[in-house]
Amino acid sequence: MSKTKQVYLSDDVRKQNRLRIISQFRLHGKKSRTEISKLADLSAGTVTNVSTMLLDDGIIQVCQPDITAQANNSHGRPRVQLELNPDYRFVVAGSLTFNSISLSVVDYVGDKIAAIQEKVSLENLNGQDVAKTILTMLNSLEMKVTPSIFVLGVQGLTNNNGSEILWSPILSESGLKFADHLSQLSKVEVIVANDSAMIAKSLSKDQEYQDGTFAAVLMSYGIGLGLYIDGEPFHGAKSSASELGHISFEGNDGALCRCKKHGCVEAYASDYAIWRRANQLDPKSLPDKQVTGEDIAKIIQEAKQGDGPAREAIREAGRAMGFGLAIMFGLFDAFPVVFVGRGAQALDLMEDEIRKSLNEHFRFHKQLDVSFTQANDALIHVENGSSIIGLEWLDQQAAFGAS
Amino acid sequence: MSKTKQVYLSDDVRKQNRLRIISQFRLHGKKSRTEISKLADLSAGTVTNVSTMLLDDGIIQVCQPDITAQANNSHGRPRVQLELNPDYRFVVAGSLTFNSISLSVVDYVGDKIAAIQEKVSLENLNGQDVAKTILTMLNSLEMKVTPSIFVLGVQGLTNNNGSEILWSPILSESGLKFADHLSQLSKVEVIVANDSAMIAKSLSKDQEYQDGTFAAVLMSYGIGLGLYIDGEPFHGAKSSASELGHISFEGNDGALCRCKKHGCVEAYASDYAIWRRANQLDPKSLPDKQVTGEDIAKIIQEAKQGDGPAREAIREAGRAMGFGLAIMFGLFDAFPVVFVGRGAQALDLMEDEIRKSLNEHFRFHKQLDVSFTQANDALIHVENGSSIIGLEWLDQQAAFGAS
DNA sequence: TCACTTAATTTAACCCTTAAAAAATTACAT
DNA sequence: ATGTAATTTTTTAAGGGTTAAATTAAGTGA
Repeated sequence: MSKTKQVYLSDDVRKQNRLRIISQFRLHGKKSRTEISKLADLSAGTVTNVSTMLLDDGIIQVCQPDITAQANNSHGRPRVQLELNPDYRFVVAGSLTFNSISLSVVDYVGDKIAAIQEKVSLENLNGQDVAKTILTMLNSLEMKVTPSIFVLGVQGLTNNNGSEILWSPILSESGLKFADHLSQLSKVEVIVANDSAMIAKSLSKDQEYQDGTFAAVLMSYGIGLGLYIDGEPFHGAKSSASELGHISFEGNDGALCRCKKHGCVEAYASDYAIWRRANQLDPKSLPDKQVTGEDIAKIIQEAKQGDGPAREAIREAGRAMGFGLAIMFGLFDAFPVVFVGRGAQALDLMEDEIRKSLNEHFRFHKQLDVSFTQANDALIHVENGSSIIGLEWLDQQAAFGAS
Repeated sequence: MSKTKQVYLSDDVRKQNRLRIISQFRLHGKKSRTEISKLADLSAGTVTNVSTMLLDDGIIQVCQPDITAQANNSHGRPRVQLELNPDYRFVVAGSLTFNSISLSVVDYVGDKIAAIQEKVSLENLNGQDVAKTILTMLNSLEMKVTPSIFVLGVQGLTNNNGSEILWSPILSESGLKFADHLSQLSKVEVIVANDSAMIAKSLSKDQEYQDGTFAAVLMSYGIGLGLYIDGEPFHGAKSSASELGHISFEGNDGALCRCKKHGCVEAYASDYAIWRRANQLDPKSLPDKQVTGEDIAKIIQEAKQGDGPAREAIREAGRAMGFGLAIMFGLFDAFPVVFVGRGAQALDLMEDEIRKSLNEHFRFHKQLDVSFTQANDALIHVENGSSIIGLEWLDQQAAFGAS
């Protein structure tokens, strides 16, 4: 009936409880056995048994006695704080954009212990080349540690298990398969993931979005969408993709989109679209230029001065975005939206138009009052989300893989 | 971390295995212990123990020896076929439409043992009245059995746990709360569910849709959408609703929709929209008439004769529907679609337009070749889906509720 | 030093599963 | 008719996991 194998062996129970306990350490950091017992709703005895195994396996370690903790509870046998062992395993979390590769090495508690970033133009490289470039970058860090998993955020469609990229605007046809090559060369698990999905994953750990239902909208070279519904990342039936950007906003005589159709939301709200309109270029042709954060910042400056092409470009972007959100909210219900990326810098200038357009197009006339916020550092969020995925994978291995 | 309580008690293991075994009986009907042991991947001993308990609890029963089964395997101790006890519990599955209430009493194996249908105009009744009407109808059947749960399919938005209707086009404001009244009057659990979601649930058991990803599109008094993604019913963050019907197909100067906006998909593809256009009425006003299946059939007849308003009405419906599907597929990936309801009778006349419009508006120019099929008897599917929900609820109770 | 407090470990009891042995029930050959 | 083989179901014994309770460990404070 259900696809996941049911738990019924006592062996499986033990594995579940290992994961349960590891998850508590991941969630709360340093904790004593007693605290874990309460948090995980397991008896003290079980926690003792499992932690002994986890200590033996090197998954957790005993903390150095902490002054503050000791002073806290005066009477009785003092608690022994345990924590995840940072050196247990390592994740390489990365982000591939159209002109750069960025990699971070993250230890088992989630601390970044090394990072490197390089300008690379991906679109002309094949899969083998991309894989080699990544490994060369990693070697140049001269680290003593061996990573156990790569997680790489990329713009484009990925399949649900993270094994391959189905389509990407920043990779050549032959470059799509770099994950295969990378895992062959490195002998290590490789997961590729949609960049917007990684941003959403990263934000999902923020206090602000703890109720677990929100959208991350990435406004840069295209419009990305990462959804969290009820604490779970949403993905399509077969692939990562939820394509907010290619919803048809204007008819076929609208502005030209990268996808070669006309009138998509992206053709109004992406960086190139905003830049195109602000510079009064032909909306029926695609600009050659790679729009940067500075370009957008300049447009925002101009728009703040008063009406003019720059202001109108941002208004138009807001209208398109509001339309896209209205349709999305119709299918998923309404929820908070976090805007990320270059274009998101213009959120305050855009917000009125977005809301107006959203309310105009949302079903049932019901006035919507969803929260819009803005997050900075899209790239950091992509890497952060990737490292979270990697750590989750390691936790699973730690819980189920061992004896 | 996860919201559902994890399994870790040995007690829970037994409950899980009870459900496992009950589910096999539900799925396959009569089965011997040996067969169940293989199907459920549990040892013969466990199956013996659990079945003994289930027999004691009256959840399953021993079948009358079956000739065919006996002749089957000649040697050895003959298998004893077991089956769900039809009289264990009963479900009332129903459907509420704008002008009728239809109820079926279903036994624990899923057989319909009684049914009643009445013309009732719901829109003027309050919650108490609706509840009373339902109970009166049920009483008039003079059955000896007491139902354990009501599951009722209704057009409109329901919340995810089935406890209330948030919005409905067929109920008055005060009528929305009839589920509360019904459960208070009957002292029995009441679940309200979206009609299209019930249709999808019903279809999900069909062989044809066993891979578990498809959409059911209900074309009648409005456009309903029921989604199955990966074998699981999809629902929004807070409510049932996935509103395919209120996606903006034409701009604000498009045809008038029941939701009072202009240009929605529903304003072109619902029964009243098709009828309005076929009769060359003003697209900016709503027709008073309640369109029936016969009305639609007549339009289809006319359309088959050749070009004219009827033919054009159906074309327009197809275009709007294709547009809606394109947007939905962008957010969810593409998958098979089953059309149900009055309007679905016109599927063969509409299909070309749907596909053309779909391919025109779907992202990435990729040519889509999803399957479109048509299912009849929307109402039967609603009731069937509801009874499935009810039986699933009973199975849970049978597995977890008992000692 | 000794009582008191709290944490962690150990123990004993219990539940569940499985594999293997035993019992039950039938077919078939002699 | 009777014994043997075949097959299903039940019973039994072993093993692993959990929990509550008892015990041990390790401090505080008078």
